[in-house]
Amino acid sequence: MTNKEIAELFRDVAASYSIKNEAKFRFQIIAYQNAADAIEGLTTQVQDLYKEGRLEQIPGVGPTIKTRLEELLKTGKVKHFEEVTAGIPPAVFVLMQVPSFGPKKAYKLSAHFHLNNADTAIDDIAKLAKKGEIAKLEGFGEKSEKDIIRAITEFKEGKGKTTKMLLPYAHEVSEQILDYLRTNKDVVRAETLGSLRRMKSLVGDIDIAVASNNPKKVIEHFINYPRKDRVIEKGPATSSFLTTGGNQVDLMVQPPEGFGALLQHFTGSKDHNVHLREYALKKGLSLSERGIKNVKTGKMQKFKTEEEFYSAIGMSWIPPEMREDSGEIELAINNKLPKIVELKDIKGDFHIHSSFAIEPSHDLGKNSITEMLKKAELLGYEYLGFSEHNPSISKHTNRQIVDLIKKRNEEIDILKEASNVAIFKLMETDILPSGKLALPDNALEQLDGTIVSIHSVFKMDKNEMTKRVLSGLSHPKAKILAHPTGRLLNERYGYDLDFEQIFQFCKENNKALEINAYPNRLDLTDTLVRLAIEAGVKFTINTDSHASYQMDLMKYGVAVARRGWAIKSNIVNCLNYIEVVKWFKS
DNA sequence: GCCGTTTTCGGCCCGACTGTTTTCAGTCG
Repeated sequence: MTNKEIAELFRDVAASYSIKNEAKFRFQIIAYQNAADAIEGLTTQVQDLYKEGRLEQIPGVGPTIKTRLEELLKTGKVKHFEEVTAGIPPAVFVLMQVPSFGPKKAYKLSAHFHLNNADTAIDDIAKLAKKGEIAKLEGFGEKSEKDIIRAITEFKEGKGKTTKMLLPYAHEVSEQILDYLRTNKDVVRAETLGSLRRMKSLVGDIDIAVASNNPKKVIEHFINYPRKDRVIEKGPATSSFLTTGGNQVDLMVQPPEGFGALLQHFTGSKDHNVHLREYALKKGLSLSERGIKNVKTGKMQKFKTEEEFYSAIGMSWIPPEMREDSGEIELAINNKLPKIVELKDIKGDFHIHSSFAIEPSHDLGKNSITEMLKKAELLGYEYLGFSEHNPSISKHTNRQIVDLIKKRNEEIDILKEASNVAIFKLMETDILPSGKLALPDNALEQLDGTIVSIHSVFKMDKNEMTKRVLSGLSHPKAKILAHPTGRLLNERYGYDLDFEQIFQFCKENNKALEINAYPNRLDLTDTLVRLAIEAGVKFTINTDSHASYQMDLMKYGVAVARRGWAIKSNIVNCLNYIEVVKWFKS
């Protein structure tokens, strides 16, 4: 059973509890939802943790859920869960995938219409709604019937939060809306918040906060956005619409003197806010997007800035990328947050594909070495590493391969003279399924070092794949493992690797893991970065640019590093040129 | 059912909006 399947099962259990008796099982519901969230976010399979006897290390898993997990992994089912879900049609859990369908609504409809086939449940409900059968039910009406038809249509089209956006796309959409909002004179400030501000790799919706003394006017302006498909909701302080591209945009408005609390609230994450509010409550303070209320006196204090807001709870300001409730609150209380890396700390980029005709096994870059160097100078870099894919081994003899690399290096040597940016002669070399590198030793000798990576035969057993990667990395010239998980966001999962072994090896042998900044990679992932740092591993943040404009994507890689709590000294390309030269030789 | 810088017992964030309702339930973030 995969983590995702286990998380889904736990959510079904929570839903079943709320259908049967929400009041009675209030805290079990929260407990199972929390455990589901934690399990879904794990970088290790629950199956493996079970084998290693480490189930209790999962946050939100206590003695009871631990025994449930053991039973589940041993026998494939849990007797207690079967009791909890007894009498609830399986259609309920399918319907709940559709936004606006919670446990109550899904159950009412499934039970009343005897929906026995979970596979067709969503279509069945749509048909009943179109026939006007749902409006007849108590608690439903014509409007909610229409809403159901629309919700199902949008769900099938992948609108709303069903399909998540890559970061740069979400940025672009939000910038357009911000520009539009700022044309209104009642908008004092407008900012993007939510997971976009926290720089998560995938963004479900776009959250925007506005400071204004006239919220009504701002919301009127907001819902008249020209690229709007339909308004989802509209109240005095908040509103949402769907863009023509099918993305949900949420707006919240507060007066300027209370904008700090709104920034904090709407940036999230949910877990961060819940923890923060629980902590504040113990001090007699109740937090909300409006400000901080003294529970005893009932007096509300407002905050212009987030810094003042955090300070009033007795802690230092926390960078948005760290707000995931993974220990940042405790550190902020003690004023001990790490000073995480910033874009301006980056002094170069090691993963650059030029258009030099190296006859590679994979794709060539679009811009010349000169053009890439010019861009590096604009970015203020000290150095750049050229790492085209290795010449294809099937189409060349060893001799030809060595000649091609020599030619590229000669070109670099000529261009070096006129460049203010220092150059490293690298290559991105495939690790073959055997674990050997796709370049002969006499070719590798021509290089300052090489990036190694997997580009074929992804489906290997975890142990075999780990052995393959370690074998590739063990060559003395191999210094960086590129896009270590191999995942492509919204496209494919990564290959199976034992990262504990990889981390150990990298630390002992002075190899770096890449944080690939390319938006559909963002690989290593934030959670693995955090674990790797704890294991003492170093990183390089690289753009993997195949064109000069892509070198601007560095900020997304830095965001992953920040989400993984990386500091400057964890990152090789925060070192100066001399130090990097030493590092490649180490 | 989990968890600990008030606690191993007694807590468990806070508020918005919609539709179907005459005061609230359901869903969402």
